[in-house]
Amino acid sequence: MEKIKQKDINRENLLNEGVALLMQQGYHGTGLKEILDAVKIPKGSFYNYFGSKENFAAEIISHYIEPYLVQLNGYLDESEGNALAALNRYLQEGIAELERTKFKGGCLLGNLMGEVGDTSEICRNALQVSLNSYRDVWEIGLSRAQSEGTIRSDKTAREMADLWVNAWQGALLRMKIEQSTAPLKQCQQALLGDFFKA
Amino acid sequence: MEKIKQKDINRENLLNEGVALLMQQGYHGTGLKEILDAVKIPKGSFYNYFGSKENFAAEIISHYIEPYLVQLNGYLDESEGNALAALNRYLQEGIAELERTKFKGGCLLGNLMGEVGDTSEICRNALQVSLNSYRDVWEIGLSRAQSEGTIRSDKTAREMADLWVNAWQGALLRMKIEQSTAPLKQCQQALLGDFFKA
DNA sequence: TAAAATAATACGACTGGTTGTCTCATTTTG
DNA sequence: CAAAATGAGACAACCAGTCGTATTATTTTA
Repeated sequence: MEKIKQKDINRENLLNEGVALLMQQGYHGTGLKEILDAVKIPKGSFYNYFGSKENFAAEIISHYIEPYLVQLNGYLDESEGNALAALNRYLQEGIAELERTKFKGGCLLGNLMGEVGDTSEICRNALQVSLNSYRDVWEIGLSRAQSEGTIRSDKTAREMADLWVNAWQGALLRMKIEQSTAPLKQCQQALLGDFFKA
Repeated sequence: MEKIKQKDINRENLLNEGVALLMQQGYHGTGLKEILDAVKIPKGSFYNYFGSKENFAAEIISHYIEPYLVQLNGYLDESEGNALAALNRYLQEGIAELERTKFKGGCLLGNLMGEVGDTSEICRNALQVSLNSYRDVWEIGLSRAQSEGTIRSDKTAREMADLWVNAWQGALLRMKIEQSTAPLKQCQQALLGDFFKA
């Protein structure tokens, strides 16, 4: 039985459109109707798939982060022997993409942490899980770079990964209001190119 | 003529309540009525004071950051000879306050950068100005610490101030979803206590 | 200075539109 | 046939913003 269910297609479409719209307009700034119209799915179906807008948002959060985890893991797996180079390549690719989309949106996690991080328990949880798993991948990458001698070892990889994620989130916010990827490049250079260097 | 106009009192009350509510619920998550009811001011008056919700939000942003600038400048002025200690004391006070308020809200600038940073031009501008002036005060403090020999001088104070502001914004977001000031303390220790040290 | 004219502010009911949620008859599916 | 999925619409609550009128200040005139 390898039948592709329409329900799953619809769910996927809704999640994709949800990611795109929530990223640009935020949770409260995006109405369900807007998403529903975009993928041509009636409200009744929506409430059959997801129980509420809040649950939907929580699923969107997990759906959003997954490709980033896959991509970063991919870069790390490919480049044997130079994890630091893989991290930098991953960032370069991300920055290029943000320039292509004219800095719109930024990071959905960062935006939603600020907007609903302390009003929706469900979303808070999803955000926590997603952000931690993203941090974990960075920790692995930095740890590998440490054993390769390109990253300093007097600080734990975990500490640096946390600092990195924080600074990157801040840089993404500043990118949005400065309409420029300069904050991102500066952040990358300051940490990966300087402070974290062996 | 030192008459205190009711209009100015009302404006001030609206801005204060606006800061409090926007910080917790965000821009789209907070209705004007909610603010108006809290300070008992009718709709018509509001639109007489501010032209729109968007303009109001932009004024809220400037109104929000001012006390922080004053406070940090105050700490820097007082502690002659040890700017780094002043920065740390300022942070300690801020962290204590956030613990008192149970991590609610975080930083209004960070939250609004994410939510309306690329949808409202007026707010984007206000955010940019406010964040830059905050960064500037940090630059002054770090620069003073450099000449006092407590902060490394192989990086510019401006670079470190930018990195600091970014990392701090990220740490505030993570505080919200982890419901703990641990990310803040970790951030303070990692940068002021380690990477920035002379 | 007193009266009249003008301007500024205060007010809240109201508008048109949108929100998230839910109901229910119909269709599809196992 | 029974259960699940679908789709269109109903619903009350809420939204930002408007408008005509009432009140208060300020300025002009005599």
